[in-house]
Amino acid sequence: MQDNTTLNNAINLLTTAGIRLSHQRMAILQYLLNHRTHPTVADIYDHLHPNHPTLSRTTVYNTLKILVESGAVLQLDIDPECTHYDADLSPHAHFMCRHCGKLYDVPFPSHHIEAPEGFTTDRITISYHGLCPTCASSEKTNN
Amino acid sequence: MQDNTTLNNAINLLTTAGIRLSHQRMAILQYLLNHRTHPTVADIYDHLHPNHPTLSRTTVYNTLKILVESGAVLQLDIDPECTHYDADLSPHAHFMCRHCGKLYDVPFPSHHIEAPEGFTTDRITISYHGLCPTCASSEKTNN
DNA sequence: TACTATTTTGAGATCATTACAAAATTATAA
DNA sequence: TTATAATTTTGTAATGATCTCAAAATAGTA
Repeated sequence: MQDNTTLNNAINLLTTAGIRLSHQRMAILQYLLNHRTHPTVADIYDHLHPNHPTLSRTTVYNTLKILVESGAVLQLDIDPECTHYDADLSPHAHFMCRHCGKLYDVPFPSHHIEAPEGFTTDRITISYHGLCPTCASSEKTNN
Repeated sequence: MQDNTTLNNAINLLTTAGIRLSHQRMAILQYLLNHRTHPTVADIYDHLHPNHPTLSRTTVYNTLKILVESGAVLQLDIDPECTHYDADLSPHAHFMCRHCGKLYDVPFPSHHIEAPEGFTTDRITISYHGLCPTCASSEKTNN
C-alpha cells in the first residue's frame, strides 16, 4: 500500500546500519508504513499478534528502538501516557485531541524555525494540543 | 526569591479555582517558582522531604495535577522517561540534551506559529533535541 | 467545641518499559 | 551440506512512574 520509495528508503537505512531484516522487523516496519495512525507498542502488538502468534512484546520494543535509532521511524513524545511511533519522515507536526486522544498529522509551520543559538539541534518538534474538529463540533452539540 | 507578581498570579489562579492553599501545596508551588530547573516529581519530593518529613509522594502527584489543571504550572512532555514541570508561564520553548539529559529554556520562535486549520488549539509546544553547549564541547574534546 | 468537608498519607495496584538468559534462527566456514 | 558462531526472538521477571483508595489528619464552620 505504501509507496516503495518509502519502504526502500527505510530498508536502506536499516541495512546500512547493519541491521538484519528479520520477519518480525519487516512486519513491524510494514505495519508502521501502512498505518499512519501513530500507533503505540500495544497497537502494533495487538494488530500483528493474530498473524504472528509467536511475536513477543519485547520484540516490538526492541525493533522500535532499532528503527528509531537507525532513523527509519520517529518516536513521538506528545502523549504523556505512552510513546507513539511514526514512519512518516516528511516534515510535519502533530495535534493531540484532549477529548478523543487521537493524534493528527498537521502541517509544519511555513516559516523557518530557527534552532536555539549555541545548541547543536538534531530535531525540532512542534506539537499542538486542543480539540480536533470532530470533538469540537460534538462538544458544541452536547452543551 | 521569585517576584511576587508571579507568586500572586499563581495564588490567584488557585483560589479562583477554589483550591485551598495548604502548606504542602504552597511548598510545592514555591519550589517550582524558585527552581526553574523543570523538576520531576522525584526531584520535588527529594528536595522537600527533608524539611517536610510527613510529605508523601502522592501529595506531590496530586498537587501537581491541581497546579496544572488550574493553569499555574505547565506539564512538559519532552522527556520520554518522565514528566517535568515548569512554573514559568511566559512563552518559551525547551531544549533537551541527549547527552546530559538536562532541559533548557530557549526562546520561542520569533515568527508567529499558526495553529492548524479546523482544530481548536489550546497550546503550542516547541521542543528541540540535540546537544547542549557544554556537552557539545566536551564531546569534541573526547574524540 | 463539635461537625463537616477537604486534604494528606501510605500501602498497594497498574501499566509501560527494560533486563536477562535461554531457545530459536540465521550467517559463515569448512 | 554440516558444524560453528553470531544474531535475534521470546517469556519471565524486574523496574519505575503514576494512580487508586480508604483511613488518618487537618482545616473551615456553626
